[in-house]
Parts: sequence; C-alpha cells; structure tokens
Amino acid sequence: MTLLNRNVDYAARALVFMARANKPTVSVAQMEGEVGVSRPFLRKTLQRLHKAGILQAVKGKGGGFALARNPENIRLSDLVSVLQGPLKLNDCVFRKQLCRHHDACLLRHKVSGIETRLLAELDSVTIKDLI
Amino acid sequence: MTLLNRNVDYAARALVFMARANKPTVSVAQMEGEVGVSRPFLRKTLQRLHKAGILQAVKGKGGGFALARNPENIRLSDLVSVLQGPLKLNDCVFRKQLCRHHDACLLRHKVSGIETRLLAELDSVTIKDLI
DNA sequence: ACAGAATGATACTGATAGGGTATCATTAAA
DNA sequence: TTTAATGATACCCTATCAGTATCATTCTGT
Ligand code: FES
Ligand code: FES
Repeated sequence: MTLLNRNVDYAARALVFMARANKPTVSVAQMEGEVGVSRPFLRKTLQRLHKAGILQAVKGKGGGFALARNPENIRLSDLVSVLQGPLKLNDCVFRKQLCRHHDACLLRHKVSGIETRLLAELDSVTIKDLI
Repeated sequence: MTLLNRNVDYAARALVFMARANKPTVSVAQMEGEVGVSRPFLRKTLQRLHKAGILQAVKGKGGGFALARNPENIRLSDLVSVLQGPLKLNDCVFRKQLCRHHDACLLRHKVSGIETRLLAELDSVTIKDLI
C-alpha cells in the first residue's frame, strides 16, 4: 500500500516552490528542475489541481500557475483527494451487504475509526507547514 | 487509496470465524459461506497466512486451518503486511535522492510521522478485538 | 500581423498490482 | 481405495499508476 502516490509527491513540491517563489505566476518550465519530473507530466498534474480550484492558471506567454489560496489553506488532504481520489473504505464498509451483521461489525467500526484519524492527519498538514 | 484490500477483509472474517469456532481445525468449505468469497480464492489467501506462520494447517480429510497464535496476538498489521506487503513510504522517503534537501525535507518528516501512527493503529487491533 | 511561450484538452502506451480461476500434486482419514 | 482436505503453480482479466505525445487555445512582445 502506498500512502501517497507520485503525483501527490510532485504536486507538494511544486506547490511549495510556488509558495516560496513570491511571483504572480510560475511556469512549469521553471519548476521542472526543482521538482524533478518531466515537464508534460508535471503539467498534467497541475492542470488537475487547477480544475479542482487549488491553483490559478494564466495562459499565454509569461503565464503559469499560482496558488489559488493561501498556503495555510491548502492541505495535504486536498492534494490526495484530487490526485488519488477519495479514500475508499474497506469493502465491507463500502458495499454494504457483503457480510451479515453489518451494523454490529467490529472490524468495520475499527477500520472506519482508523480511516477517520488518518484523514484528520492529512488534513492537518498544509503547504505552509512545508515551506 | 484503499486502506485494506479484499484479501485482508476476507482474512479478518475468516480468522474471527476460526477464533469463534472452538475446534481444532476449520476447513475452507466451512468458512466460505460466512466469509462470502469463493473457496479457491479464500484458500489461496489462507495459504499465504499459513506460510507466514499466522495459521496452522492440517492436510487430509478432516483437516483445515487454525490460528497458530492466540487471537490477541494476531494483529491487523500482521494481515496487512502479509497480504498487502509492507507499507511503502512516499517516494521521496523511499528512493532517496529524488529531490535535494532530503534530510531537511518537511514533507518527508510529516508523511513519515503519519505512516508511523497509522501502523500503530493497525497494530493495536487484534483478532480478539473483532470476536 | 506574427512568432513564441505558455496552458487546455485528450488520447495513447507500458508496467504493475488487484482480484480471481483452474489444475495437479500431496496428505490423511474412513 | 475413495474422498476430503491443503500445497504449489500457472494463468487470466481488469483497473490503476506513471508517463508520453499531440493539437488547440490564449496571451505577450515585437
Ligand atoms: S461488515 Fe463486513 S467485515 Fe464487517
Ligand atoms: S525528500 Fe523529496 S519531497 Fe522531501
């Protein structure tokens, strides 16, 4: 199991770079070196964050990306939910009816609690924390 | 991201079933109904747990599987590490050199802390808790 | 007007992991 | 010797991960 996939990894580094840059926009070309991933791939990732409202984008010459919110308002959980999709609960939690005694199931409750606390941890880390 | 895959899900149910059964061994045929998965698949899963020393196995007629340890000594983290492999850290944590400032990296430390606490949670749940 | 630099959108590819089936060998009880 | 069980492999299909390629669009500077 991988907690964070590469997209989240790259995105976090790129966003930290942007937060530090103190410029209206930063182009992918300027970031690729520091982030350590090819330009087209990083671009696709940042486009997804743009669609999700986490980044602003300016097209055309001199354009690029910028944080759409203050760094302290962009959370690791935001990146995860956009780039890895929502945290899927364990199957019996998700698809009810998989086993009987669904409501009383202790595994379900334990796992649900663990996932809630994991999400809270991902929520508690912001881009500002990483600068 | 899925915290627990189906193998872990099925295995947990099967192990709880065995713990409750109070018999020397339980065959896969006896479990498949309660666990809700096909016999060959459940069998493969339990064989892996046997290889890992978590289950005992008795071949031949009347045979089956049994817990190799007391239920309070079999942890959710055991099932996860056998059936999902070890928790892989985020890429930059794992493959050093991916980005510079590796030692000082805050993302790395944050994620590492989150993963440690997640593992501790998986460690704290035993089969006994689920009976 | 035009060239160049940037993102938007989409399609494609290859590798890996998840989820599952099928088959044959081996063991032991009845 | 039949039958019921696990041991060990070899497959298969599908989805996700990771990355590339291409063309369209928009904006700036000359
Ligand atoms: S609800 Fe299915 S394992 Fe608990
Ligand atoms: S060590 Fe690579 S992102 Fe921190």
